[in-house]
Amino acid sequence: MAFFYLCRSKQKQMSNREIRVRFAPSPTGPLHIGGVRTALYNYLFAKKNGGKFILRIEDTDQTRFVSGAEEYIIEAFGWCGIRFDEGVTKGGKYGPYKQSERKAMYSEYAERLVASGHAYYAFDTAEELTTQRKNFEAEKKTFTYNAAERKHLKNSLVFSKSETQKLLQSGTPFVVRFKMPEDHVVRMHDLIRGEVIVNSNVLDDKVLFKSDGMPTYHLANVVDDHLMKISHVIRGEEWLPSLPLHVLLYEAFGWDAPQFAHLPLLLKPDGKGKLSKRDGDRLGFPVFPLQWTDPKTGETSSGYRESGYFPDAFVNMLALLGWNPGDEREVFSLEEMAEAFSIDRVGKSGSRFDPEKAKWFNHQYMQKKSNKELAAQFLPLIEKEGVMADMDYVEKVVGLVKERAHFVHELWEQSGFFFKAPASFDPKAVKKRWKQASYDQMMELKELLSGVGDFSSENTETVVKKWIEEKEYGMGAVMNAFRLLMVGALKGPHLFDIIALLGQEETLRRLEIGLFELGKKE
RNA sequence: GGUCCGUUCGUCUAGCCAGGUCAGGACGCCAGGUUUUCAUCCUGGUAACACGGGUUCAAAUCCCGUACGGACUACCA
Repeated sequence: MAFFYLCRSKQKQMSNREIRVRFAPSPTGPLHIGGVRTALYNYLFAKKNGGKFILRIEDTDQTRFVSGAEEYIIEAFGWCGIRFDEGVTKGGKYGPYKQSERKAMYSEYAERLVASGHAYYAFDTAEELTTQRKNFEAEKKTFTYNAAERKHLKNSLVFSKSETQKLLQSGTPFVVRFKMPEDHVVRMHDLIRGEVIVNSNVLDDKVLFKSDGMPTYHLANVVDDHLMKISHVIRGEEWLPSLPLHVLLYEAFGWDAPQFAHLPLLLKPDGKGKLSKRDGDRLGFPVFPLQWTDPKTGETSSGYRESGYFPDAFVNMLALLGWNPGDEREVFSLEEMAEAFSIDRVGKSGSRFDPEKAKWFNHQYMQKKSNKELAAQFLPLIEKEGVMADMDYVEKVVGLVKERAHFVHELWEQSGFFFKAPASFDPKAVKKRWKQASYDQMMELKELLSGVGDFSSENTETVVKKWIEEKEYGMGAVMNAFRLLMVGALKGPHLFDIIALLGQEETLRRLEIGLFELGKKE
């Protein structure tokens, strides 16, 4: 009965509360694909449930600030097509959305916790604590600022009220620490992992408010999520160990906690550990959505955008790393994914990224794109090769060759011969296909094609094949030699489609050039 | 070391919560087919329940243990 009631009340609470989720990166560098995926799941969850998706910048650590990082993050989401409903640059009624701009309010919340006995002032310096840790380590023990140790340290729990007041008023640097309750069983519910239970004795008195006047992540995150009315916190698994602290903080404030979901990590493909920013390019594929140049070292890491991935293919691939729709669909748009998304179809274990599958996705998307769109992206590459091409012509070329390419940048390799007559002939192909009879046959073919009025693919194919049959030439021998003269190699689409596009004049010209270049083989 | 989390083909995964299917799909790889060539494409194949106990008529599925992997263990997020 009690269980039933619990379920019902939870249901009710869920349906009444507006769904609001946030992605809260700290601007310490470029966002890697794991971060993008976390944001994507938040976005999908919000869209699916008709909620709001918020971008909050967590810049409470001024020492780790990296210039350009915030702009990078915003640009990356723009490229991915992930749109925010509220946040930095976007605004909203719960702003400001950058924690450094909210600085003034956090101390009040820290004080509130001290006043209610849930937190206390600590005056130990960083150096003193380091020494403590070393001493403990020497005895093979681990120093923890907890109930057992705090009574031997410098804090308002051991000092008298007046002593504490004096220290505070004299401007002695201090931090505010959470007073972790003793022997308290913390029960938490995670949307992905279910029940997680931990005893508070293994937890420590985390710093909530730093001596530089800024809150730590733990305080800022709880205060802001509450103030911004966040309903679900969907974040990386690396936060799971601090979940008890966060839950206890909500309790201490007397606030309703949001629901939590801790996402499995994206793993390094070469085995060990979670993917990190430092993996840069050493893995042989980008770990960042956009190219990034470190402002300090000048070191550049490649991005998916610059590597030629389509944003929709990239996002699609990423979404399927840890989530699946429950049916066998793999290729779908952001809208379709949002429609299909649900937290309980997110897996529990970490995933390794597969570069081969990423390429396959891009190929799939490439086939779905219109020839016009691809041609527009291809045009600059053609111009780089020194060719001025007509858009209609490029579109037709793209239509013929796109199925054999994974990326737009592979298009030139597949279709260069449509724009430039072969400058050389692949020696292997010449050896294999330019035989004794080839010269005379191509001579005849030239004659034949110069007399054709309708140069459509269908018609030239009929005419040429009929001629080959009548003369009893080998189909393979003639066609390959012909291809060699048109393309310069034994590759490319249907040959009659090629010459139809090239046109009669160019076809004859290439035959002539080829005959001259390769000559008669004795 | 301590705490927590995890473990199905090489990779991404379905199946697990409500035990009973030859453990399904995709990428990759291999073979065959289509093609005048290369690629695409089509067909087929390859390959997995970490291990050990227990519960049960029956376990990938429930329970316990072991191993392995991972995260966390800062006045970083």
